[in-house]
Amino acid sequence: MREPTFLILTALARAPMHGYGLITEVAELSGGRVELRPGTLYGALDRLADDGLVERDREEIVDGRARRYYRLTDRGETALGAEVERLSHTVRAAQARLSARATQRPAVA
Amino acid sequence: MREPTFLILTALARAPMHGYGLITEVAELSGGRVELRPGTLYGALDRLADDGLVERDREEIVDGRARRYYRLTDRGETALGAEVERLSHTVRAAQARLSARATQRPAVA
DNA sequence: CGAGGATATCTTCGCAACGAAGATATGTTC
DNA sequence: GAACATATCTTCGTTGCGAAGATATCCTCG
Repeated sequence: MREPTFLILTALARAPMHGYGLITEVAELSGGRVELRPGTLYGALDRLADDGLVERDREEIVDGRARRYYRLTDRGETALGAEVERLSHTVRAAQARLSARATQRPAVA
Repeated sequence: MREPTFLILTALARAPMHGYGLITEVAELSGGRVELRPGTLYGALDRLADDGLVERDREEIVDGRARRYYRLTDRGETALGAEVERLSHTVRAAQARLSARATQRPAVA
């Protein structure tokens, strides 16, 4: 699972959202570092739906424009949880290596 | 940057290593979750070398077999640090969402 | 001694996710 | 009426990875 997909699931963990809403939400979530393109977004949503991690929710018409909402499934929640677990282990390992390295080879001696 | 690449940089943060050593080291680092294949490993090393994040270190002959060591460059250390920073933000955001969701929709009511 | 497994390198090829780009359409703002 | 924000979706190229295998040496076990 790559970062855009991970962030889409994370965004949907709070509440069902529609595509365009996900673009802005993911941008916020990531501190502006990830700006989803439509190709990435809709490709990921289709894939996640195929995998049963998200589902089509309701559809709304707001100001004459359709909004298609997606929601996280239970399987999606489980998958996201597993990915978080995995990532936090990896991050901790890397942090430990980097601080050990800083001790061994201090930038400022 | 994807997980195999991230783990290769993390492994090299401790000390220079050769390819085969990286395979076992990354497996350990990841708790056995990531088993590098040669195609992944040498492809990543070539790419990282092109990007200046790792460098060829010394070469040793041990028991008649060549060992080509790679080391993390300063740029590589910086890149790894940035990636760790980025990931830890993302992970924290996801953890917050997941626990909020658990409060809203407890699995055990 | 021969087979198999561990150590060690590297290449080829296909796939999946992403990113760039753009098509389409409505509403709002200047 | 031009430009921008909202909202959908498609096409196509790139990239990193994974599967598979080629090559070679050393060690262990029967």
